[in-house]
Amino acid sequence: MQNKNLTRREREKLRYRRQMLAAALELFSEKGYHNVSMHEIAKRAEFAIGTLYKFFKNKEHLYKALIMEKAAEYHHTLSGVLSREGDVLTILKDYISAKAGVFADDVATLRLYFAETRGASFNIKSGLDQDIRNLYDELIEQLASTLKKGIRKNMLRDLNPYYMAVALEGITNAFLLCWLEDPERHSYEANAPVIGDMFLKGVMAE
Amino acid sequence: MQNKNLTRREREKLRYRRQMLAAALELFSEKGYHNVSMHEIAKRAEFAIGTLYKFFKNKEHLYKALIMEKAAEYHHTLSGVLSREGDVLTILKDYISAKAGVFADDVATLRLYFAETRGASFNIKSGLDQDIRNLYDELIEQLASTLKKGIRKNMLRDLNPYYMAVALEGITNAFLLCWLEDPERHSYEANAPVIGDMFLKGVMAE
Amino acid sequence: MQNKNLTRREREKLRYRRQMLAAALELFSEKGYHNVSMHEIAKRAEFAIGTLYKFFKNKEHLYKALIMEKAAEYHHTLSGVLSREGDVLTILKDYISAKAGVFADDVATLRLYFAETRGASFNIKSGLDQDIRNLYDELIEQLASTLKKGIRKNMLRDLNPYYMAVALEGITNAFLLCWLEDPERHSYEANAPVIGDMFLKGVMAE
Amino acid sequence: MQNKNLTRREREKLRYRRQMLAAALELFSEKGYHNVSMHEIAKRAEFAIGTLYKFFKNKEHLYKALIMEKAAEYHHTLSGVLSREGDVLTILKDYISAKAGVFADDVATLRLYFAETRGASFNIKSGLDQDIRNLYDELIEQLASTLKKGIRKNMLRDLNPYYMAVALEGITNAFLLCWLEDPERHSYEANAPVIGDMFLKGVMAE
DNA sequence: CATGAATGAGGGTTCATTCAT
DNA sequence: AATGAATGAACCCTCATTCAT
Repeated sequence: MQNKNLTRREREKLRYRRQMLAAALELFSEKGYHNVSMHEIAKRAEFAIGTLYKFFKNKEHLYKALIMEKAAEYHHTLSGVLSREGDVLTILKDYISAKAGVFADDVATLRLYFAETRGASFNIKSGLDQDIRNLYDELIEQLASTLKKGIRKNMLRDLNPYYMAVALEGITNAFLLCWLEDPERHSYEANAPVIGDMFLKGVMAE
Repeated sequence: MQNKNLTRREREKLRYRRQMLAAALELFSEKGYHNVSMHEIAKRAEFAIGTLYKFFKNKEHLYKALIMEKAAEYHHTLSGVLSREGDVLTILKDYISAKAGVFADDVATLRLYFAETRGASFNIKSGLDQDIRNLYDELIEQLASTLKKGIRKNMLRDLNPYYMAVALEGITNAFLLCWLEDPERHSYEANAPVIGDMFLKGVMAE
Repeated sequence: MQNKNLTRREREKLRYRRQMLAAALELFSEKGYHNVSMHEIAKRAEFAIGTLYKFFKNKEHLYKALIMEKAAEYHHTLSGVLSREGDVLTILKDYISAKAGVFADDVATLRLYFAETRGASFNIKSGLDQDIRNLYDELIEQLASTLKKGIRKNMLRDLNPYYMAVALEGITNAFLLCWLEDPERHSYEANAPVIGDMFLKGVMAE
Repeated sequence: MQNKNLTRREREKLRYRRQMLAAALELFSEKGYHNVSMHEIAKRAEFAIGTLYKFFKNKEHLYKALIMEKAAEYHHTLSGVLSREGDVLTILKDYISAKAGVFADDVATLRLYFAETRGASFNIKSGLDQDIRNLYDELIEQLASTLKKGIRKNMLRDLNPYYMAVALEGITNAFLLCWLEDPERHSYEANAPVIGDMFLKGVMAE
């Protein structure tokens, strides 16, 4: 889609960029931002260090590009689920499943996602923080507005929808974390129904 | 209390140590482990760098001491609440409130706590990770065993108690995070009842 | 000679390396391993500290490279003299002269050589020690085997050839040391015949 | 002898001083000047660091005191042998034996002695060097003058007596070094006759 | 345009020395 | 007089970044 109307040169550059970001994702996820050097990333991506700097102004920009790209993907997918027409309860269940799917085959991203959304990355240099947070808040708001619809239709209890959204995020993330730590024992996907059940029972109108 | 039976020298050393840890906590919480230098900590604590190293073998040990001390406090308080006699529902509500209290006047610690328990710190050098994780897991198990009691008494639904505990942690942490980001708007304490209500409604037997 | 078949880049690297080693030799010889900092070496060699570390993994490796390179040269030259065909007495006299030649225009190396072979360097960090000692022992053995030949031919007294070698080394080194301390007064080269005479008279068969 | 006419206080101080020097000797000999800290010495000597500094102005002075004290002992003993009346050959043989005796039960000192006389200590800060060297040169001169007497009596060949002394020192030191490195294999004492024989055969008149 | 050699600021840590008790 | 807590200069080394080729 985005590759349309691009010269060969431009397509190649895009491929390079993706390779670099992929290498960076692997390394950051394995060892954390500060334990990865630019040389290491360049080597893993099979480019010269200078080339890496042609694509990304500095380490921070590279990191930010990586995070933002992944966040956009994540946001786009889940946002899609939430904007579907239909029964609120179905949408919520789908949302929970979709969240599983997003990370199912991308543990590396999940790790980074937690580092960022948990505020644990301690403003790798600030500035970055806000942009993701905005994206994340947008999603929460969208979730809240879905829940509000459910309240209006008397399908959900009349609680603060924003806080309900926060609670849902909290539960799903907690389970994702379980899965991240011990994928064998705690399958997020297998537990998605349990999560949905617990949450929905807590917020559904009688 | 703990200062009883100590010589003046020893009491002073304890005070110094606390000052150093306090300075370190502030800085680590503001900027993250890797963005804080030992010189910086020494300066903030108003000691010479050598003195800092007299108290802590190296940066990692300092960090570990800080985390473990705070974790032990946290663990001790919440563990105390969970081991009270009495109605399961009351205990759970108390637990949620207590969790608020623990961090109420210590945002810095909360930030560190998240960095660590979320696994986002990418094992600052391993070793540390496991110790806190153990402490944390212990608490989860204790919470799970409280929930199990509730199930046995038919006060709670017959769901996997470990996952119920995970869910509760997820919700409470999500709210703490809200508060951390914008303490004015989202008071965790004020919302503790909402949290409890949502969670309990989701897990209570009819 | 060794620069054949090398790219310009490679030849330059070799030149850089030599400059660094030369600077290090000067400094180590003047002040000793522990009184020379890597910054000092870098400065004297007119490179940035980082560049120094590109060429040598750390201070110890730099030192070891320096010592081993010089030791190999020294060993190679003297070993060459000892493996010549011909009269044992001539070989020994040549050996004594050659030893003079090796150090004639390289006082710095001589100083380092003594520091190492005299065991006085107190294994700068071990590992190094053994490698030079091995090289040195090899030479002594070769010298001993030359002396053994002399004994077999009844040109030398039937004494333990290893100890004869030790004695010869002791005498020559003592004179080198004299020269090292006061090159004007005690020319090792001028005294080589005296040394040879004294030693040979002591070990020659009648 | 030196303890005569001293107050109890003074005698005690002397004892302290000796303990400190003994600890320092052990450590310096084991690990070398730069790998021993003042704290380590204080600890081994069982004094507070401040007390150590009361007795020795700084690390260098402590080292110098140690070296000079040992050198004086060494010098005194050997000087005694050389100033005996009697046959030159006997004196020389006695000298060689005495040199063995001096170090026989004090390997630590021997190690230090080599570090210093070999110039390998690289002027731990200069200044020190000269004082020992002077003491050492004095001994060489005394040895040379003994040899001169032998020449005058036509017992020794008419060679430069200073260089003969240098040669003798070279041989004996080489054997001491052998012994230092592998005391089992190379007994200096057992080889003293061999050394004497080789040297004397080389310098004796026919 | 890609490359990677060169740079040097800055971080963690040690240890000789001082001085209040 | 003896102590040892406190100090901070200086060391080794890493790594983000630049720029000549």
